[in-house]
Amino acid sequence: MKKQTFEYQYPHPAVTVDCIIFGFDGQNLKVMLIQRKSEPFAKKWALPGAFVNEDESLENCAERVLMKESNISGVYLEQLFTFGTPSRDPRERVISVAYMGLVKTADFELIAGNDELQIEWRDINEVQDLAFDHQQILETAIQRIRGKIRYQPIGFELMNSKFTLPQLQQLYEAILGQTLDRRNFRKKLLSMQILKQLSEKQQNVAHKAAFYYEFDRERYEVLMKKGIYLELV
Amino acid sequence: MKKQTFEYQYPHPAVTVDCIIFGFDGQNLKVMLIQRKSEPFAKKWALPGAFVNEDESLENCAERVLMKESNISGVYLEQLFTFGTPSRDPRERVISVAYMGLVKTADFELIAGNDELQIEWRDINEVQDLAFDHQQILETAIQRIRGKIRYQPIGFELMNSKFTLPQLQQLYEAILGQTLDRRNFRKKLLSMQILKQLSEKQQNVAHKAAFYYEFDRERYEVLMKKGIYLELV
DNA sequence: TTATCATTGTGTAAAAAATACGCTAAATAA
DNA sequence: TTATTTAGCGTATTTTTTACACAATGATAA
Repeated sequence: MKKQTFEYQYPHPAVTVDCIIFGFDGQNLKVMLIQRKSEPFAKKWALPGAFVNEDESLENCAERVLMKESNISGVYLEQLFTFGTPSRDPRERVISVAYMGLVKTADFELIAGNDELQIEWRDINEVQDLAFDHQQILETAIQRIRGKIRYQPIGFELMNSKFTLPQLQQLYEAILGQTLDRRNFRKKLLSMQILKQLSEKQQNVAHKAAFYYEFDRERYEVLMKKGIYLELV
Repeated sequence: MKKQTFEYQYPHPAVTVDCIIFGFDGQNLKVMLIQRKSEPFAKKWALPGAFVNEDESLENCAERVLMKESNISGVYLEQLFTFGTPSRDPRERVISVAYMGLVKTADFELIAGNDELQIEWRDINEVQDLAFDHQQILETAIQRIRGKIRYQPIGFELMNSKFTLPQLQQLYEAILGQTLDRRNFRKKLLSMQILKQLSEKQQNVAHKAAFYYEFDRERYEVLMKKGIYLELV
């Protein structure tokens, strides 16, 4: 089989997209990790990623990475940062554009890809010793999500479409790593007017049942168009 | 002369660093633009940039771009965003990592590089019709600096080391595109405790002379270490 | 020499937002 | 029936933001 090669007049780096996919299981904030099958860093845990195809946008590449690991599609994705230290990959010069995604763990089944031994959700506080500079990429992502959740309604991407206020608060506390006052959290979020209360309540809980809410995306769009700056927490 | 080429097993995109260098002249916020000599987009205005060298970090590449345009070095630089739409460059697939820089226009003399017809500072409100997707990159940078100046002391990078409070306010108004209340601006900034008042005053102004101030970087570092969150405006 | 003009610098009252915290209600388990 | 647990509401206090008026200064014009 003939090996095709690609020639350029100047050196070109390889470019990958690595994905930091955060998931929430109702209790803790998780991140999707894969265990590498091949060298370099065989058997080490790493962020899922892929080389960028020639005719594929960076965002499309991130979506392709997600499709590879699960049937995940149509999720919230944003570009995080580009990591380009010359020595970050021992094989050749590889520049990595990192994307951050937010999903509900319950919605998806993880399936290890061809080049992966395992795939799993890991608590963000229990991650260590990742391949390449992925530990640093993860730190950057955690900082970003902590900063962002305060003033953009990205938290809802991590919840089921119906959720109670205490559940939402649990998410905020897991991400921020601090406790919040229950009454003030409720007051502030409701004052934003971006939540719709449903008539439905929790069932089979050994205490007073909480009402379910939905994120009111339309209302949010209206506020954004008016240039209203939200501060959620 | 033999033409050296570089071969890879898979297609590799070219990677550039483009720089959005903001400068302040005491009145308005400016951006550094070059006029292209060669195709594509010959004679069009564009952001200064360069292809990333094989053993050069992205940040180093941004510094090299600046050295090419002036004797500018040691300035504030931060990564902005990576633009990777497959068709953004008509020659080949080019992924551009954009860096944003902040400088004092008065400190530097701009010198057009070999491949440039002209170089100049242009008022950010008067920029149009840039080459490639540089108009979009510029918009992204303006959004970023507007968001950032409110809670990080990056404005001082654009001022002389000694400045008056009204001068600083002029900068904030130029960046934010809105007027601010003089008395509240002063009150808030002084309450941060990151400015040192000097005994020196303005000279030869046809009105009451304002005191000069300096940014107190040490004090700022102390606040940051304590995890104190500043909101400057 | 004095008045004028432009702009700096200070204070305070009112409104709005953030914070702290006590009490009642509801649902299951014992 | 009672105990336990968590949801939900209200209110008082503190802090921050906003709006606004007047005195001070220094070059310049009269």
